[in-house]
Amino acid sequence: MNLHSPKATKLRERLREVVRDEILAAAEEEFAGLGLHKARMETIASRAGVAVGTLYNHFKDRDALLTALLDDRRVEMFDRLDDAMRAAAPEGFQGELRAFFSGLLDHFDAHRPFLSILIQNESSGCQGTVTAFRGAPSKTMTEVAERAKGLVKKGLAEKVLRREGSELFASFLVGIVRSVLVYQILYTPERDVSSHADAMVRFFLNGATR
Amino acid sequence: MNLHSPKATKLRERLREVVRDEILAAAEEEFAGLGLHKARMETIASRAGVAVGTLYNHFKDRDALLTALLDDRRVEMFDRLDDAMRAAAPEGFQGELRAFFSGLLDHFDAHRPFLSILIQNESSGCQGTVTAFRGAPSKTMTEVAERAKGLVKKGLAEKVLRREGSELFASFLVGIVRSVLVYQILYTPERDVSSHADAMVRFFLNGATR
Amino acid sequence: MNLHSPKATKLRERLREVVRDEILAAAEEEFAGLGLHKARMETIASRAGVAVGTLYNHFKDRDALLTALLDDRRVEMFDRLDDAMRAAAPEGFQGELRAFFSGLLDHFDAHRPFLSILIQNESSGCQGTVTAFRGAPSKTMTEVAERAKGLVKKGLAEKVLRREGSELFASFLVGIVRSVLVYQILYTPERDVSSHADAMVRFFLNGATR
Amino acid sequence: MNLHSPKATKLRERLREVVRDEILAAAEEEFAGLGLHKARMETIASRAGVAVGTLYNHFKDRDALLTALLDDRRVEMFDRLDDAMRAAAPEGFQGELRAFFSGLLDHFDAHRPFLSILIQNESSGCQGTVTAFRGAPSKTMTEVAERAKGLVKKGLAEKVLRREGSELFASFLVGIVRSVLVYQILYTPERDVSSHADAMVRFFLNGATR
DNA sequence: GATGAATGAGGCTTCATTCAT
DNA sequence: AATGAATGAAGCCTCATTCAT
Repeated sequence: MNLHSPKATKLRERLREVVRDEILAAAEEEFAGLGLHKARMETIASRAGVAVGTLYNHFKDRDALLTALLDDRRVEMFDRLDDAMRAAAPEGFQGELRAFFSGLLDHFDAHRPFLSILIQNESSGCQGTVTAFRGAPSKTMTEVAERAKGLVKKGLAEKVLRREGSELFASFLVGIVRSVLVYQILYTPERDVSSHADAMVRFFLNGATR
Repeated sequence: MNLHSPKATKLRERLREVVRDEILAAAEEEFAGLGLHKARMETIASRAGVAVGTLYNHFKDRDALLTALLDDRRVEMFDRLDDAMRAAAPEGFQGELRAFFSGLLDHFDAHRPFLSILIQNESSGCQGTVTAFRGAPSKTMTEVAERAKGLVKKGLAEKVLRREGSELFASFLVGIVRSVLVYQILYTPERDVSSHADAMVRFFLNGATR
Repeated sequence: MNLHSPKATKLRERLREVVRDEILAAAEEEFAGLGLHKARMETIASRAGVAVGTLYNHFKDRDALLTALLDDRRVEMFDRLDDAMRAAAPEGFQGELRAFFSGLLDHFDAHRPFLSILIQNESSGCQGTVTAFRGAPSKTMTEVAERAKGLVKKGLAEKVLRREGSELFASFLVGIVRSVLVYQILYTPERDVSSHADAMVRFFLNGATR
Repeated sequence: MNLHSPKATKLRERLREVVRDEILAAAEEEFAGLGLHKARMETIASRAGVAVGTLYNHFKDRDALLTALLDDRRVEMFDRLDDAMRAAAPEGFQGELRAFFSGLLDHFDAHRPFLSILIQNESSGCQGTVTAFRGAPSKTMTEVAERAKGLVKKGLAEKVLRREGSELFASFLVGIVRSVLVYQILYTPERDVSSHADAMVRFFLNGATR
């Protein structure tokens, strides 16, 4: 077989992709299980069934691997979340708000390892050279915050939300989601997270109206 | 001079305490500045103006130092917070709620390094053997959650809060505080944090009433 | 070249073995030269011509390295000693006794560094958690004692040795060997140790007969 | 009271002596219990009920403390041993030999911690800068060897011992004692050690006669 | 003399990264 | 491209010794 044919090239690319995904999955387990700091490259490699060197054939360094993992998962998450919110848009603000809450809760409940990594990474800037708290928040949190801001803007435009004190509403949205996620994980590991969405909608709407 | 006299012993204890406090202060800067992981014992020592060995005369190891720091600051914080809430108790639930919000905001605004450490440590289980996300939340967060639960209980007893969906109210309280703290730190580093307290009270009360 | 082929794997194993042996040899020099305590990992590494980290790729820690060294040399020694004693068995008790003495003397004379380590380790329990004198004697000494017991048993069975006081004979055998070894090393570093074997046989046989 | 009077001076000297003895006793326990290397100055101090600094008021450094301990115990031991041998001298070589064996066995059985230290120190040169095996044997062992040589000389003079092979006899004496001591300690911790003396005398005499 | 906190050189171990095969 | 042994900088911790009180 000609290893330089377009077909063979594609095959190779696909194989490369398979290895990459395997590594990312292994890294997800490891980072979530041991923490951002204690996670070891060698363990990730053996979880993925490859040699350490292979990790470096796919990712520049430890940091690039973590970043790629977070990016990969983040893109997937927002693709779904945005779809859900778009689908709920016709129902108006309240529908979109509910889609926001239940979208996040569902996703994180289904991807706890990712959530675990995210929370560690949230504002610790543990990526690469640690920059402590001042460090930029993770892209995922930033994007969540953006959606929250968008929602609030829409709520204000629709006059569902009051103007006074509204500069904190986006923060409240994020805080509410985060707290329920943590509550859920710590105290009711079994329950379906999305069941809380209605309570959250009610609380936020009451809080931010009138 | 006789160093066996009770007086001399007390003097020694006081000197010891001074060094200990100096170390804790240095550790606070270092952990907050470089992050839980990158913080180095040697740097802490030199920040404190002592030799490395001295750190180990006061704390068993790196981990014990971090734990002592967190414990120390936490105790101080809750002493003040509880005083403030107790003082506000006569004003009823709303007063106590306001004391809760502004107490936390004030303290954390005044002790950003501590907050920084706390947030990194919140659920990363970096204390001792890392236990990742499943790891118990930090004592500080646990105690905050306890106050929140107490408040909700009181609010329910006073019939200021509604019963339906109230199992999430404590989480909401925590989430609201946290989100404002983060908001504050990221976007308005100058402003006096407590100025937000009233907005938070209003939001929560509206959200959790009726 | 394909390093996954069985051939390449074997090659790797062989290379690994070479490095391991080099490290053990370096450790032997170092432990013998500086003593069990003063021996430094870094020096062992540089004697072996590898980096420190490499020591830890082959042995869990300093202690495991020392243990592996002792085990390795011990196995080699007893393989030879047992061969020699087996070969001498047809000559009866006296022949085997002579093989025992000269086997030990020869080996230790040829491997003074090992002997040096052994004597330091004999009952200092320096292996792992130090257990001081009560600590088990080293495996090597235990195995020497076993051979001694076997010999005495055989001598009794052949009625070459008397029964009275025979419970100490095995100890005497060990003591005699040890004392000659020390004597040899301290006072006649040049002389061929095995030349003493006949004197030892005569002394022991006279002592333990009639 | 005049603190400079001869009386007061003597009192002070006596007090000093008491502290010194206490320290030596503590050091004996510690060195025997943890081993020559793991023994710590601070533990010795607290065992002795004094502060670390006090150790250094009495002994130049760790090494001087160990040396003083060994010297102290050694002098005591040889005083007794020499008395016993002198007392047995009239009984001729055999009597003196028995006194040698039982003197050593008795003393070491009564002072196992000292024995423990001695055996570790025997030829490891662990004192001060370690000199490994080539290191001089401990003074105690040297003195034991001297008595052994003296005995052999006397036995030869009395024609109780044969000349042939006699250059090893002194070593044998030492080896026999050592092995019985070890045997005793490892296997029969209860039994009175001196009970073996007769068996040793018989063995040695048979071995070294004719 | 006694005290015990401070000192800091020294040694072990870890683990991200490299590179020859 | 995969492999995995080698590398070595970096950091934690120990403990004999000092010295101000």
